[in-house]
Amino acid sequence: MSRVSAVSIVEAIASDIRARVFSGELPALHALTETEVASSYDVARPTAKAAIEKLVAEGLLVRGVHKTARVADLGPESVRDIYLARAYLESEVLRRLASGRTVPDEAVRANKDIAALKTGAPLDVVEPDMRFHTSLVDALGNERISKMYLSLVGEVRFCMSRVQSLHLLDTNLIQAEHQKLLELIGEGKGEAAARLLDEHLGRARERLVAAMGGEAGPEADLPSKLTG
Amino acid sequence: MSRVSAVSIVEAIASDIRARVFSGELPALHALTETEVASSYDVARPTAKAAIEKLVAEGLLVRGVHKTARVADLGPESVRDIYLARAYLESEVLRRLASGRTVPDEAVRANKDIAALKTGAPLDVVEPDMRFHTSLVDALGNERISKMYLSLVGEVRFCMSRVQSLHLLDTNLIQAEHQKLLELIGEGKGEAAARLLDEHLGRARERLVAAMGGEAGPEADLPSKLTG
DNA sequence: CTTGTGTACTTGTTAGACAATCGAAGGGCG
DNA sequence: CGCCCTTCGATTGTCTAACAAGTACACAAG
Repeated sequence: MSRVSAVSIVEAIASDIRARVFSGELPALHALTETEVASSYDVARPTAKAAIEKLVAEGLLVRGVHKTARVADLGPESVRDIYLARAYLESEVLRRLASGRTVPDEAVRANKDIAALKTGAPLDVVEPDMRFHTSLVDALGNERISKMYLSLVGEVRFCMSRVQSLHLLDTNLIQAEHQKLLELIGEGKGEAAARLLDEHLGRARERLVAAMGGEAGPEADLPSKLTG
Repeated sequence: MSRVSAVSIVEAIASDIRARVFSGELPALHALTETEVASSYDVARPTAKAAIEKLVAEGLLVRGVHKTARVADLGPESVRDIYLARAYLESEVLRRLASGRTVPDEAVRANKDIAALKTGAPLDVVEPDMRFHTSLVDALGNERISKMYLSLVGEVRFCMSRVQSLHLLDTNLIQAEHQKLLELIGEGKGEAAARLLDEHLGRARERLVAAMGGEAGPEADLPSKLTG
């Protein structure tokens, strides 16, 4: 019985389940009954229910009326939806940042961190990569946009955890493209930045889709002018 | 005691409270205790609690730990945040639609509805206006973007209900600008459409801000080239 | 093989209760 | 007289126990 009620028992339980889903301990479609959760955390059923409902609202779990909650199964089409949504949001963010020539310090730092780690573990890229993109969005200073992006990031992490060790992208390329994005923003070239981002995300997207058994689009390939 | 439990009692109660907030029956900062809600709808307290938590998650109500929930007070800065978020989302949507020259039928229909009503009631514009913008976003076909926009629309309706009868915008101008937006999309001129939308939303935004006691930006005025 | 039924499991909702915490009112002290 | 501290009421967080309602699966009958 580990009492971790830092802020709220419900929040603590939801957090733990979230972590277990991300880590892969709870596979897709795994069933989570209220009673089961309640007894495993040694809380009452309504408490477990609240935690489950919180996660359902987040989209991490799915459930119909009177049916037991299951870990969401993000298929290839969901991955594409998520990444396209990212692209829509972020490309507009880049345009707005470029029009003010705002290059966020945090983004520069995050990309330096990516350059620093030349270790072979591809999973280490995820954290600074996310930080890079998140800091760009946050630099807009719009509360609601940041919140929207946060929910997307959660889902991105989620499906990334499913293709952890696949090594779909080259770290050097990621870092180089990020660098180029920052330069374009500084030069006020919003349109070019938006286009580069589309390629950047499109490539990750279609490779991820392919890795999950979907049919990859043409964006999976490297554009010739960037190969050098 | 009208049993309207179409899908769920919790959902029905949340719906009703939502409507009452929108209608202005529940003013900003109005307190909603769990017991009060429970007894007024003749349900148990946990049920009322669930409904309140749902609305808190939506952002319609706010509450801290161990404090009673209150109707959210969307001040001028929130209104600006909401409208800017709309502009960010929608301008990107217009670009993408224009690149495929996709003019959604539903948007055309909604704008015809605006043209049809020449009645003096300015509140009648709200519904088709919302439908116009929503149908554009939905035409993208991205589930998550549509969901994000939906939450914004909810908040927009909310703050519009606070300035109901102010008659901030001319119906003819709204209709004309919508028409122009559709034309630009059909011609593939995404950049121009995005710019016009910025003006369109920026004007509504700053006038709404001013009406709520904030300091209006320069976007509140009509650009000269559109006055004719 | 399909259909119908029944039982077990799970969720939706309720009731009542207790502890923890917040806000405000009231008393003591400078 | 004003300010700080204590106390108390109100409200929320959580629990236990229970019943109703719906789903899913197995099993039997046609």
